[in-house]
Amino acid sequence: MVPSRPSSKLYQIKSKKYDEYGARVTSSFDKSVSHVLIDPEWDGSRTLKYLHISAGDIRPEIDKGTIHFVRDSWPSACIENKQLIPESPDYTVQLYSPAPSPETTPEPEVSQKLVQTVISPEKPPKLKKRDISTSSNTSLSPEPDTPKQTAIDDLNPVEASGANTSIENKAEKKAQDGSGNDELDSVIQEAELQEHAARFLSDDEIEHALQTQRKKYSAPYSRPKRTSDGRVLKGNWDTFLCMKAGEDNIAKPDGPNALVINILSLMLHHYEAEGDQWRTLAYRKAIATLKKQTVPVRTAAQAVKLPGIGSRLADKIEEINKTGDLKRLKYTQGEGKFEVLELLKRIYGVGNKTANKWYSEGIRTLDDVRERKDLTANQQTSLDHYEDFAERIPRDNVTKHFERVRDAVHEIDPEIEATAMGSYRRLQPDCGDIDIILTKRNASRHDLTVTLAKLLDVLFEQGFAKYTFGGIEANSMRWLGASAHPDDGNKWRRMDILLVPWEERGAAFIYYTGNDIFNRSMRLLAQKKGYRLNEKGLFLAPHDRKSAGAVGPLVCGEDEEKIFETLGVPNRPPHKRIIG
DNA sequence: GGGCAAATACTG
DNA sequence: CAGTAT
DNA sequence: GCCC
Repeated sequence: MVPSRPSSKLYQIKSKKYDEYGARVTSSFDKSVSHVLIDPEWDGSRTLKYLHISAGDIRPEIDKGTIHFVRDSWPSACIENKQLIPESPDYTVQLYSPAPSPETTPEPEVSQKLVQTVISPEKPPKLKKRDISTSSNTSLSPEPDTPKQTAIDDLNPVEASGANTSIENKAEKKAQDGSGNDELDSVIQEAELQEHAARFLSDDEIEHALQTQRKKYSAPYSRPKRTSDGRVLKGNWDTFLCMKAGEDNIAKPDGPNALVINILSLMLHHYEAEGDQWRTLAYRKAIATLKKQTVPVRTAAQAVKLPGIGSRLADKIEEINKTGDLKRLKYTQGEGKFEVLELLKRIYGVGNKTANKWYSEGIRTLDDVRERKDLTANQQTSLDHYEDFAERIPRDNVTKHFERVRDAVHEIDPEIEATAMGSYRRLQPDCGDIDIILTKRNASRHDLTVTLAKLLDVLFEQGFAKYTFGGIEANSMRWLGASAHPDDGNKWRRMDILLVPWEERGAAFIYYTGNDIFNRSMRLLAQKKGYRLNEKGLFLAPHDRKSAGAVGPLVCGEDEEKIFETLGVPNRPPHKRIIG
């Protein structure tokens, strides 16, 4: 790829995509190269300069058909059209054009537009996009569809280009790892898309989805074994340099559908702010699909074929493409409203309803909120320490808080087992809050609550515990509060202390270790296998679906590892449970 | 039309 | 009960 | 919102 920026997100995504179809992306310009994929901004002469070659040197190879200089939109177009697209002005980059007109290069968008007409569109075998993109329910089907692979076989650039070494057919199919990971991965995809917390899918999420998808469905070819480092070059290409530039780079964010994605994202924000959970989910899925497209999705007819895009969204997509805007958005979206709502919702006790209510009453800033007389105690306290609570907590400081709690509780009862959960257990470098589980063998719930009450007396006495948002009163099984530690600058931190019966310890550990998306995928997997997983344990699913709260007999709850085992999932250490 | 995970606890 | 939080 |  020219320019070669292996560190860039775009580069990595593309590489993987090409790899999926049996091509290999290399960073060295050597004999094995069959295609040079050139950035739309670059022209032939700049490319040659970049490669340290002159047109004359390369021309014989081009004429022989052993090397092709094409736009980097070409592979995408081939994939999209499910066939090799022949050389055409739309994709072939002229290296030795008679009149070296340096700067002007064809618009990639335009060329992509032409693809479908350029190519003899013999209706490709009925392939559903769904099969190759992350999708919801279909990804759960035990038997991955295979037609896509056969069709793609025809695409293998090897045959077409006559290039020899760059792409090697590999007969051996990637062996199923049989570990059960596949299954989890596939439900992870589903779970990812349902994550509320993220506003919209990050590149990483997309990438992860692509990866897992590949693991599941692809692999007719394997990457040719290559010594990624110093492979000996021979022949006349020897003298050419390695292309290992790769500094900063500004990848275009969302590919050819950026406009649509941006506008739909606004809709997503809108519905999210309204608390419309399911519409939010639908928009998120649709946007994820669009982000993966390598060519513009222009009409409703095209769009509706894509997974997660139904007739309503398809119409919106077409409207956006035609008008550059979406009417619906006009009167749903107040300018900057989203940001204000986000600001307000970071106050403990303020959710969608309250934030929207306040907004409608003219609240725009924290100072506006501070003037209100109707704040609840929790809201007031949260507001008073807004800055502290908004800050991430460095891992080492979490340790300080945790040790203070652990030591105090051991003064009360040395047999209590204390564990810091959440992102801390996932070994993250910083955490949003501090989650601690207290448990003890053979202790009753009551025993635990008594201990917690004593513990909090001590911690408040120490001045370490600062405030109680909830819990504690009576005999709650948890405390939601705030703590401050001198070694942490006495900043107020959100802390949750959870009491867990020993028998539920394993399930609770999974639940409170997270992350959210991992948990969802686990629950989804459990359901798929006829179980129900919650923070109390792994249960057999009730026979009569429906009837809320009904679960079958407990399978296991005490042993985290056994739960994984029962579900056929290799026990991932906590830090491997970070998804999305 | 129901499911999209699901349960529980606290505040006001 | 509605809303919020975990 | 989409999917079944």
